[in-house]
Amino acid sequence: MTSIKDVAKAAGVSTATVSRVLANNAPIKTETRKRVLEAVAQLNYRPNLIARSLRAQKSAKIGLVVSDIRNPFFTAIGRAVEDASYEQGYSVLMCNTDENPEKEELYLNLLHDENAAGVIFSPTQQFSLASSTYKTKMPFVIIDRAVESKETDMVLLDNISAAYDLTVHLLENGYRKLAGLFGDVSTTGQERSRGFHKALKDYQLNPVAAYFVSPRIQQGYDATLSLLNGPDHPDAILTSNSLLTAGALQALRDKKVSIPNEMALAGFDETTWGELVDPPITVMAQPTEEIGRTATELLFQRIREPSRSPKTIILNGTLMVRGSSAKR
Amino acid sequence: MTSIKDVAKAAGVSTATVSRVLANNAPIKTETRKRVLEAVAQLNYRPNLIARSLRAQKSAKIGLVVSDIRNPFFTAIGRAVEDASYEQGYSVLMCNTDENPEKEELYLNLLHDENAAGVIFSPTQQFSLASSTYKTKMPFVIIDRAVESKETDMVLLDNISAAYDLTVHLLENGYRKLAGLFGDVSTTGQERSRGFHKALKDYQLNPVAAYFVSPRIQQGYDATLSLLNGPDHPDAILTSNSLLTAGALQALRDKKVSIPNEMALAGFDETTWGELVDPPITVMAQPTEEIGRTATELLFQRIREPSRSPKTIILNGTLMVRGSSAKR
DNA sequence: TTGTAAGCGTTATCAC
DNA sequence: GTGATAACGCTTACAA
Repeated sequence: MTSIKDVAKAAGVSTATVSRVLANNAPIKTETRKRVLEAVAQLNYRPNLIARSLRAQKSAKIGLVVSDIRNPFFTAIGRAVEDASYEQGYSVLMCNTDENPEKEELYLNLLHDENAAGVIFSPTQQFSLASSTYKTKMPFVIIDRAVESKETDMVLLDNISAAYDLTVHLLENGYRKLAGLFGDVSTTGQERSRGFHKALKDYQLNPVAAYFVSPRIQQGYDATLSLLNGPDHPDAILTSNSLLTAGALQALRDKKVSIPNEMALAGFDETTWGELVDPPITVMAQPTEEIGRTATELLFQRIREPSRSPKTIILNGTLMVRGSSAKR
Repeated sequence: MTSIKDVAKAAGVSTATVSRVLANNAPIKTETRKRVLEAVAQLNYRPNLIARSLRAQKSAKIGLVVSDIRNPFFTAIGRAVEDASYEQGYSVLMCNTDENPEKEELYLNLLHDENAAGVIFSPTQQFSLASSTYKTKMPFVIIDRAVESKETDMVLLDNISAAYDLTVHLLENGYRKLAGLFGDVSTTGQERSRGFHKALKDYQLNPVAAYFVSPRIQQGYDATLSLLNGPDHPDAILTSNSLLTAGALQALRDKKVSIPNEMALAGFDETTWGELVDPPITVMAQPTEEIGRTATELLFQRIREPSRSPKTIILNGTLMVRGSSAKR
């Protein structure tokens, strides 16, 4: 591997001079610069980033810590984070926690040990800012799931309003017996449930059911089946993420429940397929691209200025009204 | 930051001893080991991986270089790669090339400069093994898209057979006027087109059309519209990835073309929504989990034994017959 | 069984 | 303007 020493030798200068030419941060005689650059080109020299990181005590890497990149919501965010990082010359380490606090801890430690410049982080419910890892002062930006602290940057959705609006939409369209399926592993599910209940209360109604389940397709399916078999049959189901929506839809299809006639369906998160199914699904779309990009920008701000006061950015969802919740 | 020196001082030993205790690769007096481990625990010491990488001239990171992690095929592979890497104590750098050779080059260089242990790589068509980056001898495993070389490990689908089988399925079910939509950016699309044509030839038929388009939803949509508007109306469309399938489906829905009565639809890649749409879509499912895991294992093999002779592993697709290609 | 010290490839400091 | 050199934190000959 060709190192800065080889370049220095080839150009007949010291390594310091090569470094300065490349960093372009000191006056260099034009003639010298030329010789150095020629040697660099000649030898196809590329600085070793590991050595640079060791010396500088920081690296151009950020961690993306989420539960599962296969959740389309996180896929989209991940891509946006990667794009924004790429533009800044940073690269992204992908870390899936599976909602497992041990994996989470392990990854945060890893990122710390790798001298990561920062972390974009959707924490498990068990995560606590008081944990030892956090004390290391790696820059964090929390996304999707609020944590109790005003000491850290966050990019969140206004979950209560979003769920409220989605619920009101169902109510305005004539549905009265609403059931909600919420993720049980994050604050997000709880907040959306709050919005759901608030809307029902404003309409002086009670929910038929509000289930907290593991936010996966299978659980959406199972929960929907149990709603269908239960005594109090809802006329609309609201789900708090796209995996639950997919499960619910599958169950309704299997049980030949007609949508929206017998049962409306509306959920969080836009997907490729939301418009492709019949009827297309009404969703509260989250601005995933914006979340990812904003979080990354916030992170870079903090990396540059560690002491700037923390910001929480609250973004709004967009209601995409489609056939699955048509007026009855 | 607490370093090995601090631990050494606290334990009253040299840094070498601390290193040995932690690496567990040399005889250490029990008493000494105990003192060292206590100091480690006391100080909450964690070895700096950057320094370790610099010293060892390699890192526990691998690159995942694909066109776009949002393609569900790559999302699934990415997750499998991450899982397999995690088990080996490696972490994964996510690199999206957008089929752009410049981004690809840049990322390969970055991985090189980061001393990445290896790369799992779905190359653009322009990529050439002769390129300078490859000469650096970073371990590669090529996935999804064959390259001309028997010098590198690959994990591929038997695209020709898979496309052949999918086409035969349509033919066996009574469809005769077949159109194919294939990705134009990779060898994959070409191979699938070959299988498509081969099957038609075996049935002594000609395709109605075979389009090569950018493998994205919009292009699937546009191509399908032009098929519908064209003179020779197909009775079945075969697509070479799930984005094209989604676009085609959207177009058929918009034009109120009944599936499968007026037009069958079948494509590559399983998705969340394949079963949710009505009718559900017949697909040639790729074993994404297995591709990702196999590629990662192959990569680790090569990292351990750089000189072992290259392997190409060809996996088979699984035909999932569903309503969109029902017998006519 | 343990310590000393060299060296991985950079860059910043201090001389000149 | 440029060159020596120390230092970043770790591991591994080589010595003892």
